[in-house]
Amino acid sequence: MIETTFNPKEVEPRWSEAWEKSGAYKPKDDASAGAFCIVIPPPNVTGSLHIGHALNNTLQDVLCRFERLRGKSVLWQPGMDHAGIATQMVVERQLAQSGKNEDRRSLGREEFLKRVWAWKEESGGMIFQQLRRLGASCDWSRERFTMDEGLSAAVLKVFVQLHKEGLIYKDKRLVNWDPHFETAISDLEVENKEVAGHFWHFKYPLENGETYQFPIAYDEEGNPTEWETRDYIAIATTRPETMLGDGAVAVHPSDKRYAPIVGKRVLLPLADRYIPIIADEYPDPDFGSGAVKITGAHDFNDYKVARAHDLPMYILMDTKGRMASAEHVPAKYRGLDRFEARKQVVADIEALGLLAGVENKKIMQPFGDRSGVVIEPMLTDQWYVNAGELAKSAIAAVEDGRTKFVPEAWTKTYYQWMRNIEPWCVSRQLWWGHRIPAWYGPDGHVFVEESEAAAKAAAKKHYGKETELRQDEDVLDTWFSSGLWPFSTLGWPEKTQELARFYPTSTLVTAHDIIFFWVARMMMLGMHFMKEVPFHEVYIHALVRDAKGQKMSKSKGNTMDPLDLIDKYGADALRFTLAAMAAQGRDIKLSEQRIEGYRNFGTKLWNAARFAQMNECAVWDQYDPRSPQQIVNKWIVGETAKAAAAVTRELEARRFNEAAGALYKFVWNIYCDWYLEFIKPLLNGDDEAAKLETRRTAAWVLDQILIMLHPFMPFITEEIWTRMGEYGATRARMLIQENWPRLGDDLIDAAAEAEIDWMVRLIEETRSTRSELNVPAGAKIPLLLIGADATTEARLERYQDLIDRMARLEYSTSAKDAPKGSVTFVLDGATVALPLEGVVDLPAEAARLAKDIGKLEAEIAKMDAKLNNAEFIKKAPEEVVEELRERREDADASAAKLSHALKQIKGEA
RNA sequence: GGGCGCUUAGCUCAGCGGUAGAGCGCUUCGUUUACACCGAAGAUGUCGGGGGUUCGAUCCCCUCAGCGCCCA
Repeated sequence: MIETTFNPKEVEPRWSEAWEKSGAYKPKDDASAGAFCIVIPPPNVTGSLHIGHALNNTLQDVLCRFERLRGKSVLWQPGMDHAGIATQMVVERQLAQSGKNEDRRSLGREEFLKRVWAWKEESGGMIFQQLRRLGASCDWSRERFTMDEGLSAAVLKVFVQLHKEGLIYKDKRLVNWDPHFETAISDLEVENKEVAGHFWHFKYPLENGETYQFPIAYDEEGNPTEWETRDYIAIATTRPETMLGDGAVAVHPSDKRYAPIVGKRVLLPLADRYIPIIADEYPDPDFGSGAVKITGAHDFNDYKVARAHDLPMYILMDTKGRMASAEHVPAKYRGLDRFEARKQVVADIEALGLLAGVENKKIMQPFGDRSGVVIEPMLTDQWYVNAGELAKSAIAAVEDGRTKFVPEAWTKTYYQWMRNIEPWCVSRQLWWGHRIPAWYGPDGHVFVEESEAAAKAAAKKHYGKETELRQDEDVLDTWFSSGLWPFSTLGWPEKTQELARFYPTSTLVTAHDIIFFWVARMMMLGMHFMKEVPFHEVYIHALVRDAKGQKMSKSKGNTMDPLDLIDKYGADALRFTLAAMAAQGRDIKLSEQRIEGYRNFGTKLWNAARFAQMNECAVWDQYDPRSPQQIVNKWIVGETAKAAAAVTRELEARRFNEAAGALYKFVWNIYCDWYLEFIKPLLNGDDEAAKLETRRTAAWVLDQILIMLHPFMPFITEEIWTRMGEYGATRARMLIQENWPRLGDDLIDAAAEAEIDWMVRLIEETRSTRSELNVPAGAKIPLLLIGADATTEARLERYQDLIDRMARLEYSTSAKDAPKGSVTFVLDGATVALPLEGVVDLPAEAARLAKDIGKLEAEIAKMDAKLNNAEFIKKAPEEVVEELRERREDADASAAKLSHALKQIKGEA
């Protein structure tokens, strides 16, 4: 016998193991079955499960289990990426803490990489055990890692081919440089934050002591009225140390103040160089002095200006962000950290009398999202992918609908990014990652080949003899390999069966913050190498925030650990909560109360199953949902069909919250609240045929519930499925392998629906009336049905036991008149009287009637206003008008009956 | 500065051109043999403000206010 509460701790691990062992997670080997494939967004090898993963993987699992139940051959492809910087950071930190005085450089590249692999084997990928606890039905036997041999081969092939096609090239451009990790990083890995800073105003003296008239006062029309003579141009900067690398001072071409000196030169103080004053659209005349120093090698905006005007660019710093030992850096600054150099430059400028002032100012400053240090824009040699070219087909694929975003609004974000895409810097100055397959000859000539041997062969051909080659030290951006994920994990460049069967994949499930990082890259590389989209659909889900709407973060201490939540409420409750809250287009504010509520829902279902089992509602493998004779059974079969249609429709449309909501309502508010109550008299009655039919129907409906709920709550449903199978027909298979309900509309019996609906309303109205009149809950009272038609009278007779029981009646019957002192309400044109003489609180009843009449009258007035509007009658659709007329008539009739009752009471009082 | 989104019950959120909904919370009652992680009944809303389109707007359009995110 099933116990009163479900114990997830005992049940969950058991099923996790059983499902995986049974092979249920593997795609089924049936060529006729449709294919459904999701590639997991690869978690970082250093990562552990956070609530965002829990949501992301719950939704993927819901889809996978749903499609599996629908008979498709489902592959949910798991794997991890190698997370270049993050992983290198973890291992370097470990070295630092080991106390052995070792670091990356002292170990050397080869030894260091050995340590990274050792770390990966030992501690990497713990997230997969955590995903198993969530119930994720990935085909774990196919786990992939971006640094695996196969995936690395794919990376090599892609790099070499793109290079041969001219789509990968080396270039000297400005990159985001992380001085802590000493590598280039992507602009997507840069976080811009507002911090307190300063705005320093410097004077750059004009060459040869030249002067000009600078306006200092204006009239109301903005014409200058006063001037002063200046022998300098004032610039303002938030980064004084970069002035050593200035190539020019720029002013706006329309800026009249500076027009006399455009084309002249100023002395760059401290550096003792002369630089030109140029005109460019970039400076904002209304901002600061309107004159901007241009440091092409250390600022992205300046870089564009410097390129356009062909200005020299001076690299001021080394890889650690210290002032470089370079000719253009005055000796006294060399080797100083950039922030030290800043202080020194300001002090020196002040000493020269050229400091015009300092303002406190909020400034936007770029930080490395991993290192936390201030990012330095630096001019360096890097490898680039011509993303603009690759983006073309990736954009087209979304434009013509080969890949759809759900919700559709995200296509805008995708387009905006893709249409303004910059060359993609793919080289990183790290050790952990795919080493760039480029070899250099002594003269710097580069050979890009898939192997050193091939490079040597190419070199021999080029130089005419064997030549020593040196491989590029750098590795590739992690996203370069993740960009190949949808096909590299399926075996590409080999022509595998999986690739043929599952590419293009069906759906990608991810959060919007990853559209740029990952989705865009997969689209570009997928289109280029496979000539087909990587996925037909991209489902973008919300970000999970805390109950107050704050982003969860460790530093804020407001994180919710999904594993704690699973321990406390069970994986099913967490999954159901996340799915139920995953409405499209809004972030999720998660609170524990909500999870608790859905845990209770699981318990409710559990107890319904317990009730079914106690009443011998055994499953029968021959059950035909068209067979029931009992109206309540016909009714619940129809309700099941409606629920199945709704759940299927909502899941197909990816409205997870609607699907979850439909199930919740069906289970709790229909099956439990009404159906199980309705069948109690039948189960306790003497009609053996009816009893058998009811038991089988109750069991069958429960089965349909379990199947449909399984994608959301796999553990509890599988457990109930098994327990219910302990009696009656043997289960042919585990629930995970069952067949999704296919129930036609013909199962909906309109007559049964109308009848049960009437009964429900009768019971509800009766209960409500009792409650409002303070009839004690335990008191049994009679019910008289007056003025009803034959059909309705027959209904009362048919369900008398049930109605008496559920409305707590002494008896119920049809009658001609209401006895004196009856309380009445109106139901479908008939009057229902509760004779309560002596019991009833007359003033309370009068108040109740008056309140109901008031409500009806207000409604009638509103409806009349519409019906009296000729325009409405003329222009509104006929059925709307007709429906309104009917509603008005009903309301009117009800109001008349209630008014009559009220008069009686008043007359008697 | 550019772009996107949000504002509906005390809280968290669905929804929708034609009777305003859910969960939680709250109030009252209740141990009727599945379930107190329960049952029954109930209260609560000028659907952010203003304007427009429409026979009809919470929904569509414009505008203002407040909030959030992304990009510069």
